[in-house]
Amino acid sequence: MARKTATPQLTQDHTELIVLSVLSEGPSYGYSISKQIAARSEDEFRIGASQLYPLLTKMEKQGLVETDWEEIKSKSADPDAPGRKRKWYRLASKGERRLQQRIEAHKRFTSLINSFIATDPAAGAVA
Amino acid sequence: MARKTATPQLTQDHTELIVLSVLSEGPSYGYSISKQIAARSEDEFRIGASQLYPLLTKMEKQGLVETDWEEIKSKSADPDAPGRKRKWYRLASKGERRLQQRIEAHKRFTSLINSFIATDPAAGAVA
DNA sequence: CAAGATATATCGGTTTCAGATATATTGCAA
DNA sequence: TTGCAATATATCTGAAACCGATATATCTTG
Repeated sequence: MARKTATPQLTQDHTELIVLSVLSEGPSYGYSISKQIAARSEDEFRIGASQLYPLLTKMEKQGLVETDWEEIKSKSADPDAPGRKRKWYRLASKGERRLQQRIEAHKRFTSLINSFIATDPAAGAVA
Repeated sequence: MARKTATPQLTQDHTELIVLSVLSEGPSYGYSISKQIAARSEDEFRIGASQLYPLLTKMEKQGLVETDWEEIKSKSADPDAPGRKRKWYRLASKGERRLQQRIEAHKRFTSLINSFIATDPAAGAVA
């Protein structure tokens, strides 16, 4: 059960980039987004509920995403019971633009970091 | 006086990586390190004194760097005057190992982020 | 001789982080 | 059939990080 955080922590900017990327593939909802990120990163990126939900709310307020509530009907229980709710997020056009900005910023960021470590004789270039 | 933070902020981990990279090219001191980073990143990475000095102190305590004080002699003033002090930092072997770790972590980090944005149809790969 | 650059360092208000907590439903296995 | 894990959203809160401002002092240049 090794818990080494070898990979640097995610800043909110990076988290936003990843969330926008996930949503660019189609609408999703909070819990699924966090599971997708964990699964696709082999558990190296973990976005907890306390980071994800405030971020999604912020993104909604900024108009990057649009939302819909889904009422999940219970299969076995009373069909008139309230049931669980699921909040779907889909990328707004403003969010698509933001995603492109974040990708560009990430490219600059990476190439700048690379320019520093590239001068280190023992460092291989980051492919 | 545009102050757009186009590039994501630096986490302390990333700052440490950059500082270690600079020191891997040879000993330096705080003020010079911050100037080098700004110059080599075309001012996109700015490590202020309030981030750099505490980080250098921490790195020293962790044995990543070793230090020496230099007494800078004034050209014009009294040769017995105290003069300005300059604290030189040089990479310790522990720091070299840490640098390699940070580089590896950065590579993993970058390739993970790339794996997310690569699935975005509009995203070019980060070279 | 004043202003700006060099040089190190801390203070303190704001923001961010992430584990814990809260609440409720659903599915499954003992 | 009951209880636990998983699903699902959301906030609270103590700790850590961030970064502009401040402090102090020297050196250089016009």
